[in-house]
Amino acid sequence: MEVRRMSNSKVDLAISLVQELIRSGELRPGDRLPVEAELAAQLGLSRNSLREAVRAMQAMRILEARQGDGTYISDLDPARMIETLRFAVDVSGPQAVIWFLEIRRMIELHIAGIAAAKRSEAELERLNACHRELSQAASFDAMMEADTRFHVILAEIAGNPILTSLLELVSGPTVRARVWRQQDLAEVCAEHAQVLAGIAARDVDAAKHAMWTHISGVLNWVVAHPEELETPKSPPGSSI
Amino acid sequence: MEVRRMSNSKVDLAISLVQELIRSGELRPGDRLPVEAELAAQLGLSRNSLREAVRAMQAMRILEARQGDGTYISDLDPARMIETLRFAVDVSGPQAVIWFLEIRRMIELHIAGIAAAKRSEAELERLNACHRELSQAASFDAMMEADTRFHVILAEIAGNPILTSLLELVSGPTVRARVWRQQDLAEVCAEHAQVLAGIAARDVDAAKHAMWTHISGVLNWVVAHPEELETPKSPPGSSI
DNA sequence: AAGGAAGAAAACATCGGATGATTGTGCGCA
DNA sequence: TGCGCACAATCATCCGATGTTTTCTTCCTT
Repeated sequence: MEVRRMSNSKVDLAISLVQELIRSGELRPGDRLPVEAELAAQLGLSRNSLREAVRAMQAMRILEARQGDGTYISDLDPARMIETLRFAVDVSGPQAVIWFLEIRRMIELHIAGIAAAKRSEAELERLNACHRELSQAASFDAMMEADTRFHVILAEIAGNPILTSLLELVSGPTVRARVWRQQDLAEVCAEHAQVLAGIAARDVDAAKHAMWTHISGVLNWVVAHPEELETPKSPPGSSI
Repeated sequence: MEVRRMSNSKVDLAISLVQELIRSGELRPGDRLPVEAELAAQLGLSRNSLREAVRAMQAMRILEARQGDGTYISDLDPARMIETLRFAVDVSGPQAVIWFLEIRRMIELHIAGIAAAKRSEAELERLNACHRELSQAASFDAMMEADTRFHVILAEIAGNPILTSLLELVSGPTVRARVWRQQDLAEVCAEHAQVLAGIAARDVDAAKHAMWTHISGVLNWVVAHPEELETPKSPPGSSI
């Protein structure tokens, strides 16, 4: 499919102008923009076209529009902006899922290593408490929730919110694969225990190795079963 | 700043409906949507509101609208969709820059390790050729270009296009920091040579260690000089 | 004096209708 | 067969209006 060059439309120009004002520091997080009619006049386009520009920037989490109040610059938090990629991940095909899983594995090894090197006693206790909840999970859903929480705690210990957000993003396909794979509780617990042991012992290599094993299980399963990820949901009522 | 819940507007609903049709597989990359007036009627909103929805999805690289032709589902390539985060990275403050650099370092170590483990002779030769160009760079710009290309080649050897895209994304702040830092050619060459040696010798640890050194230089500089990244550009003509 | 309710004002959300600009297709001619 | 032109299709933009939601102001009650 040939990619066409984006036109120099008035709406795109308005988007660029607002973005440039943010880049230059003239507009800052939390600032309120002029009302639509005025902003449109200042940027040189109609109010409807301005609304298209604003809507695009809302989609990118740059602006927030509140009816009855006004339009504001968002907090421009990269971790939140990453969430806009959720759809991209959700619709990725089997090969992309594998790529996302590889990225996930890279991140998980990294944070396991950091946790092993730098964790506090309180942080270790949080992991242990989570591990206890995992071992007592009474359903697949509860197991998946405790599993996810374990990984989120690890990411928080690493202390990079953008990385935490990125991990959550790339974990989407993992959750889908695991629903299909139906790994049992005893196996998940054993894998987490190995990661925990490495972290408790401040053994970076052991923690990383255990995490590699934990994530590679589902990655290898996906590589072997790509068609399982192709199952479409039933279409909604309004078809085109 | 308090985050307000996104309203259930007609435009947001239309966005969700189209996304759901894509998720379900009823709409696929390259498919052409009905003309605006018809699509608006089918989704139950006015044409202007539909255009807002389409514009938002264009911003997210989900749709492509061509005047005189029609509106199409894009190729939904995650690597391309990641580019929409460019703005988020560009406007990130000093702390976020540090987080992005940490992520960059994580990725660079990962790909250096993969390159050392799996490179072909042809791929090693590509890296060597790039290194020769770096050593002969006649300006700072030429040096930065060759440096960037070295990293891109590494990412390509790793064979994960999404990771390549992600690396390019998080490399933005690095380029800004390096323009300020003004590292000299001899030093960059020496650091690349160490990475290359590890890769040539298929020594994963050596390659990773050398890459850690290479990236940590700029990361540590940024940590020590956060104010250098706060310099705003001069504002454009149209101020608000 | 403080809190709640009601109404007005502010501002976005949506609609309908029209014209302008661009792209693709089909036809005619060299 | 290739190129140019005209036309149709469709997005891009604008204008004007009404609807809906949020915030602010005023008044009343405790």
